[in-house]
Amino acid sequence: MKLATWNVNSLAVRLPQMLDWLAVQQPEVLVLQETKLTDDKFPQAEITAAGWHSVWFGQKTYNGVALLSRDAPTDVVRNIPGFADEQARVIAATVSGLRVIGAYFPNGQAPGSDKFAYKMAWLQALRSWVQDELTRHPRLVLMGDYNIAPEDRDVHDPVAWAGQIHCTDEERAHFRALLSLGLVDAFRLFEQPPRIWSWWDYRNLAFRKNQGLRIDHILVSTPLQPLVAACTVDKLPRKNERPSDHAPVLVELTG
DNA sequence: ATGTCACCTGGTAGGTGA
Repeated sequence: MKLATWNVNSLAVRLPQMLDWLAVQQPEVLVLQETKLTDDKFPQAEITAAGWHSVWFGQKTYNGVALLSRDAPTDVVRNIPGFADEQARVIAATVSGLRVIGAYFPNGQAPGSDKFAYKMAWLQALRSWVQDELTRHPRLVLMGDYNIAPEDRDVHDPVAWAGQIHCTDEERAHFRALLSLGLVDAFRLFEQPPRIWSWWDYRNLAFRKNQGLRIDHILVSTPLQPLVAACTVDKLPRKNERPSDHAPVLVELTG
């Protein structure tokens, strides 16, 4: 079965291409970030008509997440329990025998900023909660827009990006701390071609020049690791006429 | 190349966030 994550940068704008993409890829689960929709505006009817269940958690203008699935989701959780947050960034559910967490990690803006401090606090809260979730759900997938490039090989120009947002030591330490809970980066389980990114800035012809970052990730718990058959970035939707700045990332699980 | 996009407010441009 296929699981996927995609920062759509406004589901209102991207709904037609998301439905096209669902029809082609037929994932068991798709988590979305930056839906930018209040809950009353979520396009449940269209998604249901296409054949997917959906649960969602949004707000006006910013953030917003959703989880689409072929099978009905249960035990839905919105945001990080115990972490008071006005921003809609997390949706989790049990589906097809997996605990799936979809997350839109804070951007952080710039090291030293208030938004960076919020990102650090959010990451700490996420880590504690995921650690807890793993005790209840050994078969767990944590995927979404992490807004962290884990290593220099995930950055088109590591020199220019050194110490910049997405690439700071603090963010990368948090990423490694998530791995240390018993998660593995599905993308790095395989030999990959160089210069694979999941995000390209809209500016500066970045996509045409393939100047991007790998900041969208799928982490699977160690019991799932033997089932991971592939992990890829699908660049095709980034070539659409009105693309999101992110491409979807997919993982294929056997069994 | 300061090269974009989406959304808001408050209007038909400017600010914010990414």
